[in-house]
Amino acid sequence: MQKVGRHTDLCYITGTMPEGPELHLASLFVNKTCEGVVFAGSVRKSEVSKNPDVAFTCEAYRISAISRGKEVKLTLTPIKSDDTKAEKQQQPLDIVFRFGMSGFFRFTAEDELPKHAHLCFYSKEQPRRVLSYVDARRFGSWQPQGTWQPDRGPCIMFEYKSFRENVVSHLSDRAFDRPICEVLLNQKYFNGIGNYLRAEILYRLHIPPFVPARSVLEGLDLEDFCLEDKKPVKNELVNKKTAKKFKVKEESADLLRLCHTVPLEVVHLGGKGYDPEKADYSGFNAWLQCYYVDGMKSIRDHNGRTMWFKGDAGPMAPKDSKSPKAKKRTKKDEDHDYNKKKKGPRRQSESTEKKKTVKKEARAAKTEKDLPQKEAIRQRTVTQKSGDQETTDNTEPEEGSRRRSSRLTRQNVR
DNA sequence: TCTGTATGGGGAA
DNA sequence: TCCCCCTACAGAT
Repeated sequence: MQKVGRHTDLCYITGTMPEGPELHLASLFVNKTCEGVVFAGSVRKSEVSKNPDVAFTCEAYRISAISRGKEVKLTLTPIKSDDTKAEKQQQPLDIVFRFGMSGFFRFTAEDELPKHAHLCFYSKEQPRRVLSYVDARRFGSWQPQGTWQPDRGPCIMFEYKSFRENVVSHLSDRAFDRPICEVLLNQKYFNGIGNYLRAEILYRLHIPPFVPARSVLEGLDLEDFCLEDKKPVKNELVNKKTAKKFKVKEESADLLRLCHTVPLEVVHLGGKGYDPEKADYSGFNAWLQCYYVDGMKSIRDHNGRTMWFKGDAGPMAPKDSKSPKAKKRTKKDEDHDYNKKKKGPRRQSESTEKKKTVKKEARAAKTEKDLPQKEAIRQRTVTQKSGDQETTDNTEPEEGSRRRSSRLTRQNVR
């Protein structure tokens, strides 16, 4: 049985775990649900979102999607009509999305617009349906007339050959001075790998997370002959000397290949859990072997992100990292304590602190002001035609989240 | 009610 | 290297 509060169960609430596979599943979701749907009118952004407006209005258009690493591109394609003069015909528009920690797409009836929907595309028919970009934490972003971010490397899943070449031919880059687990999150070389994937990949290969990246990657072939030939995986792909020095087991397969195949496993698990309406993450939870799994160790890496692993941490592990449960305290944690205990001057500049206080007070005031209106707001969020995102976004958790919460509890009891 | 935590990444110093 | 952008949960107090 799973522990209550196991992190991966949170995706039951928040939607997805947006790493490469989920971004790809998102593109499949859009293509599947929007197939044959005609959209119309303008694209609406929530008031609370700081992302750019999408200046696109069209009598009739279609939506399709494609993914690359941790990005998804939506293409809005106008349907040509004879009535419209050529010069007035709206041009196709690409919008590139990054999902941050909590982004995903949903396709719902207009009156069931999800909380935290920040960008909405409306269907032409009545009653209207809406493709919405939902993002509770708002760390995600989109760019109209967007292109794939130039600094991001090739996709680990769908541009395997160039992904591999990009890594192998740049091993002298100082980026590879770092521990392998930290390099795996560098999207310049590993576009699509995120925190759960790095744990799963290194675990499969018995590679201690904090060994120097270069020592693990040195000696890997530019081309993955094994994969091309579909021959059994050979064992010589991790340099023997390196393996001995850092206790990397020699039967380790090729790390770069696993950066390709492990994410594809998740894609092939299917999008069952993709739509929160039919959320079922049991398959994904069962698939995880290391990330947030009981009995595994975890420490914070140098960026304060939790690394899950088994066995040795490796020589570059942060020095004061402790036992599995006593996770390494990051600078962030210390700052937090410092601010909590001291009443004197903080490390943050006064203006920053003041800004935060002002913001906090403003929030508090707003919440207070909203209290008598809560019921009205709730009603509005259900019946309102246009999504009043600012209102819904700042509303305290109500029935919806309580219901989700109780479902979560039930799930945990299973 | 408070604290710690979460799948990512931009940008200032 | 560090702070920051956010919401919403579980568990501790």
